[in-house]
Amino acid sequence: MENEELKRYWHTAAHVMAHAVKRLFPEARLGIGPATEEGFYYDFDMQESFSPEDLERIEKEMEKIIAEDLKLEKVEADREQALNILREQQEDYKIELVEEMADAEEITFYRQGEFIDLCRGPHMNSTGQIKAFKLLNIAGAYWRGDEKNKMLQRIYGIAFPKKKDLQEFLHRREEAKKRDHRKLGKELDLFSMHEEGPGFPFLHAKGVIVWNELVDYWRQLHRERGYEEISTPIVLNEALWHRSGHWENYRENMYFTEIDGNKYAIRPMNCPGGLLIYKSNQHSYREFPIRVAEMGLVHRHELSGVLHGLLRVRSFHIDDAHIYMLPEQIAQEVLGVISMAEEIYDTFGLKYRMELSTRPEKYMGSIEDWDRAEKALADALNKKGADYQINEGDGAFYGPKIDFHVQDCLGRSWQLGTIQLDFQMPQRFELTYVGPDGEEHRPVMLHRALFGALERFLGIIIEHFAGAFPTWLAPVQVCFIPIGENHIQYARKLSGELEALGVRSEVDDRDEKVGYKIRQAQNQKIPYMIAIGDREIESGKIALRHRKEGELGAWEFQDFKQRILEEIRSRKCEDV
RNA sequence: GCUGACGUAGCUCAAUCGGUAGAGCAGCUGAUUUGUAAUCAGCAGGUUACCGGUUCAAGUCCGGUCGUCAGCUCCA
Repeated sequence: MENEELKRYWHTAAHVMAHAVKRLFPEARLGIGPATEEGFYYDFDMQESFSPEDLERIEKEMEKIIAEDLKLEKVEADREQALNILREQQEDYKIELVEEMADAEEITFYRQGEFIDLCRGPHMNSTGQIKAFKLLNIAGAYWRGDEKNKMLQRIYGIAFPKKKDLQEFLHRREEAKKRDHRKLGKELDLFSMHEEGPGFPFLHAKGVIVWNELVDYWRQLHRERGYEEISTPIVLNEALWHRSGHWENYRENMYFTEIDGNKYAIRPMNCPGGLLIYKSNQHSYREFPIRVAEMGLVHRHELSGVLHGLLRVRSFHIDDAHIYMLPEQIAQEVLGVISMAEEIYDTFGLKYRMELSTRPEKYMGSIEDWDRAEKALADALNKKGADYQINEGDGAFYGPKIDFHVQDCLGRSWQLGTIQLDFQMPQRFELTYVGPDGEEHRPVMLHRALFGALERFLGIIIEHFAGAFPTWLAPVQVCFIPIGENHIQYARKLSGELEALGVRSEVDDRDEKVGYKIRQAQNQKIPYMIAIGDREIESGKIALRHRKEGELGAWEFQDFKQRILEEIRSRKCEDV
């Protein structure tokens, strides 16, 4: 079924659900009930809250409505008629919608049996066309998405023309759950969260191995691309944040503290500290572009309800960089950053798309500067010939930005990298450089991140690889499995040889059967397992097993060393 | 922050109407010396998130706090 048709299907399913709810709970008032990217929902306003048992009752009633095979009839109405119908039904939310419609706008209702609903359509012909459906969950949602409004109850559901499709959908959901980085993080001993620090992740030893590999890779890439690396403090005097504009624009997300009676802030962004370094020296146009990177730890007060494993936290490391340059260097530098982002995402086999976000309501500086900055970013994207989407009003308060969005295994989209052009900070901090004319000028500044937040990136790749990291990232790369007691020493010798080459290797010398050790190594997603018994000691070969490819037979140890070293060196990424 | 649900051993879960908190896995000890996804036995493990209340008696009922989960809003 085509996307448009599927949405029509889901929209009709939403009407069937609303119909069922009105039959069971006549006092419920309707909000809106559209199709989404994956399914549908309908919002209801009702005194009591729906329980899971209610969902079952609603599902049963939906079955009835479907069995009745009611025709969906389009009913046109003028404004007065529409309001009359809605007033009679006391559908206050719908009345609000009609009242806001432009005069010229056509008003339509859809009727199925005794149920009639203000709706633009289109719909399926009859309720009987809905074959397989399921109500998934109940959640609160603000009327019109505004937290100042009343919270309604939203019921989510999914529907398909074939039972098989529904089963597949539910199966996919189960599989996605198995990949949840919070679950895998526990099972693989990568990280944990604790009540003592909600939103502040604890990385365990194995998590730190992955982390350090990511950072090593990041450093190498930045060296190659002409960046220098700095490190600046986490706690800085509040005055700095007044000057940067964060106090004014970002205060509600910041943590504050006091030292010797003076006010300090814990940084929510890295840039002001970096600017102080820039200002501690004179600069010449000849140095430009100056590319300065910092893996900077920031803290932000996020609402408690949004915290989510490593994907949404209150303290995280931004793989930040600031580029100081001449206005005419903007396009070239932006293109450089885009190409760097491509290289990184390709390394992990991640798909991404770009978005350009423009001036928000809360902004600093002049409109002319903003127009100039927005044009510069758009020019770079066009020069690249990139496909991109525009998000009006979604920019940072100091400048417009290009964002990189990556899709995870659940189909959720995450903002990772970002490129933000900034004419404001250089002014606020009075940054200068000496031009060819011997005069002082103001540089242009660009903020950018590629991983975005390293914590979030780690969470995403845990799910993306389902915990089976590429060998270069795997906390344990090789596990030796001695068959019996007599083979432990030899296994240790070989393992030591690998460790000497920088390979992370272990020997499972526990008194357990081979099958048990294999199972454990598989569950830990260790890329290579090597069984060592009498045969191997006699022949000098190893019995190799790969977590995905299974048994690889007898290998010369030398050949295996070459294989794994090459795999690590090239940061090979298996299919996921 | 808001709405709703949930919180029992390291993990996954059980405990009927309010009546002595249990099991599997993991851990420890012992036996076993193992050839490609779980060897057997024994032992230990708990202030049932926390605080308060009702009751002869609370994991269970009530109130509060904290946290988690599904969303909303917000965001790297």
